[in-house]
Amino acid sequence: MPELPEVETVCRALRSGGRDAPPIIGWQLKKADIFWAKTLAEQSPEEFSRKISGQKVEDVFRRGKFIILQLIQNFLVVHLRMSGDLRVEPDDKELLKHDRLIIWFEQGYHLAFNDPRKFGRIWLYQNIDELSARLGPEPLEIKSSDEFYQRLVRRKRQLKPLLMDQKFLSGMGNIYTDEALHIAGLHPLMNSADITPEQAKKLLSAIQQVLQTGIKRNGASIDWMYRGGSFQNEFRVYGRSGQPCPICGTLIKKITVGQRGTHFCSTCQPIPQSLQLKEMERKL
DNA sequence: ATAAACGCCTGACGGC
DNA sequence: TGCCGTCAGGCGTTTA
Repeated sequence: MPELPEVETVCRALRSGGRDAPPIIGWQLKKADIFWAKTLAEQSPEEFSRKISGQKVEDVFRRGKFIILQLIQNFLVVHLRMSGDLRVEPDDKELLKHDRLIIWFEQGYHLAFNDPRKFGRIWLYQNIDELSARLGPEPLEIKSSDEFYQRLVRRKRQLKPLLMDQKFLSGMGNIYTDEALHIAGLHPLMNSADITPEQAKKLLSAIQQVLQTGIKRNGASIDWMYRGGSFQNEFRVYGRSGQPCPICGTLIKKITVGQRGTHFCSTCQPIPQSLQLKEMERKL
């Protein structure tokens, strides 16, 4: 599920209960069973299980797309990548096909990390600042659009890959970036150095708007990756190529940008002057 | 400094 | 029905 609103939804369920499960705060970890060793980024299964056993969950929070379980001694950090999910279930419930790692609690429940594509990773951190240092700011915590403008202009990158760069901004993925660029009326290939202060302001507020709506809808559920969210019903461009733009009716286009499928409206998000020449060269 | 290509994986889908 | 290519919410590494 793996963008900020989906990760936030998982975190809230772990912290406060939800998705038919009780909160895990205060629970004591017994041991871990690992069925796909590469899920652990650094430890061996034995070392991991030994290091977590006997600890308690003090808090659960999110940083970018990372889920962080604060234990007594260290931080258990989870990244869902493309297909990961976390479930809290009573021990009498059977495990599922793609469960890669299970953490057993003394309370008669377990936390299951399910991940069909095996891209997800789990770490143990001593100091969570090490993780934070490698990430850009939280998009929902940026107050100054002028500062955001300055950071955009200082780079000379295509807008979409820049917004998805976790060192530039943490939490944006393919869906929410396409949606935000449509709301802001900006072309995904626009060079970040060419943005105006007005456009930067619009972009920041579009980013915050899609993320907030996404969180309110408990994220998006797509195809077979159903996880209970409903934001997919409000997509304006993502996955809608060939369908009319909800604003102007122009048919949504799909192109590839930075190896990712990119959906946009050529009327609401016109190609910048500076890119028109390159476009013509491509067609010749 | 930026950007493309590729690797990591399984499953769904469309075409034949 | 089966086989095959293509695509998918992410990101790290290597290469240009």
